[in-house]
Amino acid sequence: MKAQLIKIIQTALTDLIQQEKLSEVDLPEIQIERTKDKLHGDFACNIAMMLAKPAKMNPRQIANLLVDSMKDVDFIDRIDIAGPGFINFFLSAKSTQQIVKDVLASGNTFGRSQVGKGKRVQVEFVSANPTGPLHVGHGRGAAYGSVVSSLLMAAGFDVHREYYVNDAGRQMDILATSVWLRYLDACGEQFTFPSNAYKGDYVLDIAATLKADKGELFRYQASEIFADVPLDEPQGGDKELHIDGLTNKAKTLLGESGYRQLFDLGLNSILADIRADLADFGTVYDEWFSERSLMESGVIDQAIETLKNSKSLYEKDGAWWFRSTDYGDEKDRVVVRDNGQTTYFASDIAYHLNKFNRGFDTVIDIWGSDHHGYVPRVKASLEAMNENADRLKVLLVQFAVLYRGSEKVAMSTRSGDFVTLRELREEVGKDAARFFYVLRGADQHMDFDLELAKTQSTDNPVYYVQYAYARVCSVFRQLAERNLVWDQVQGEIHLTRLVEEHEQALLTALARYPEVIESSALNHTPHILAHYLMDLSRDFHTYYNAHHFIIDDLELSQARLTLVSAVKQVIYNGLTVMGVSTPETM
RNA sequence: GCGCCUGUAGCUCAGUUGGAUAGAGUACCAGUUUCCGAAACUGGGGGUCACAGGUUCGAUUCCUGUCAGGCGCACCA
Repeated sequence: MKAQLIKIIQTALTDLIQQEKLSEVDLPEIQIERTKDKLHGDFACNIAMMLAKPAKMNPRQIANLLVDSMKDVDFIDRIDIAGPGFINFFLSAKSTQQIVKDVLASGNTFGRSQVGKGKRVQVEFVSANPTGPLHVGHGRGAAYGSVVSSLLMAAGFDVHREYYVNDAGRQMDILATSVWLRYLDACGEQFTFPSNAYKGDYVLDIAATLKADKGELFRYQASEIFADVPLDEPQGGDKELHIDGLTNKAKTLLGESGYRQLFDLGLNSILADIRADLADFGTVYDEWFSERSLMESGVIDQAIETLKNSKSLYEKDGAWWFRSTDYGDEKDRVVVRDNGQTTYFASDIAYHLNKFNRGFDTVIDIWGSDHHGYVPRVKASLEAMNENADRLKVLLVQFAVLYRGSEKVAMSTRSGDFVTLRELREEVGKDAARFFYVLRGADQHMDFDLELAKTQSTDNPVYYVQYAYARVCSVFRQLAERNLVWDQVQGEIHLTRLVEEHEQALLTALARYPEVIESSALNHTPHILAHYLMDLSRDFHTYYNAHHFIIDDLELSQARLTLVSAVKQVIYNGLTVMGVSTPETM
């Protein structure tokens, strides 16, 4: 519709210039927008105001000329000029009613767009370290990432959803060590649990599994293990050196294969838990990409070689540094430590190079806002390897600050004091949790009150939308009980009977859906879809209270049932994109 | 100190990329069910869009500065 209006204005403009009624100027982009107020018609255009200065004419005068030279088209009833020079278009009843037929004809595919056709997009999100269960902080990234992915699919993109598994590195060593120590404790060894180890209950569960599987195979005497390990912090030592010392002990005492078994047990049980958790949350992935596989395939070394060849690395204090300052970063970054080990940053360079080499047109990373300082250096590394860094889009999600009532909730995976995503889901349900997370813009700080989400879950807007859907279903159940049927053909013929204000509001709301999907997808703003669904539901509830659908006037009744069916379809399509269920009864 | 994000109704937040009289939910007050589900609807009060300048036909939106809050500034991941 917008495109057609733009075309009409464009031809009117060029006609005027040819007739020399308007001086020849650089034509700005023609903008058509939906009006906020019904009095201003359905669509408005501000072109006259934009042309006023370059053409040196009064904007209302320009608007008059434009409207006069526009040709009559059947889908427009009337064109007004208002205010400082807005051109307001009033659509004909026939064209607004057409949307109902479009919705029903397209069904589940209504609203899908082709803007992304032929373009491959990779979306990487959550990617939490597998050192513990997901907590509510990860929930926002999971909900946001999966809805952004669904939106991009609805917009025609070929989407690849990926989780980057940090299955290498020190944090995982600490987890393995934590499991081992809990296992030793279960075997009856006496010692003080390190302050820096993972303390969550899930570690105890994994340790119990280990004991059940291996018996006392991995048991060593505490006195032997702790003998020459640096002291822990409470004993006046260093907690980092203490835990690292214990990890080294685990490696030497258990041997490579024993340690690997321990390590993998921890990794796999937690990863399995995360996968199941995300699946239950309605978040699915196309690929789980292992950091370890990256190391073993030699991609990291390759990336480092590439950087060395482009003279982007230099050696200082025994380490290799990347010249990220050349690309606007605040300081240079280490990629190979003086002990020869590559840094996490080196892995990330290689991972992004790998992503680019897989041929995606766009690579989207969804990160917590605490990683924002990381963006410049990753982009810098890509540029240094002669890649177009614009292909990488990093979307930052602000933290949800947890409250229990008015009290802030402290969260630490290490201490085990956190609210898991699973707990949240069990309390408020998948649908409410997803909707709640996605209701706010990603760059908006969010206050997440657990009490509110848990105890007042019926106040959650998701029920408002689901109820609208259930109500439509209920209408059709009622219809069947009265031995009546919905006749879509008759309904479509009599759509002209839909003249009530509430019906007009619903018709324009339905017509907006494809625009909402497209702009939500391209701008990565799922909250626009969430708000749209609430608006549409409100329009429906209002209509429902004002008018009856099952009435003696059969023509009007069929027309209304047809309209309401279209509403049901659009709510269904929208909630499906959001990964929220559509119960027929509640 | 530097960088990123934010500041809109009592509270939680929208505001369609610069448009017309700034909107929802919630809370509060007052109403609506012999009739398709009251998890709904109708009405009401509630605002210096943090503050000060600038850009222009026009600013909550863009620019600069100030104030306030969150986060980040490792040879950790």
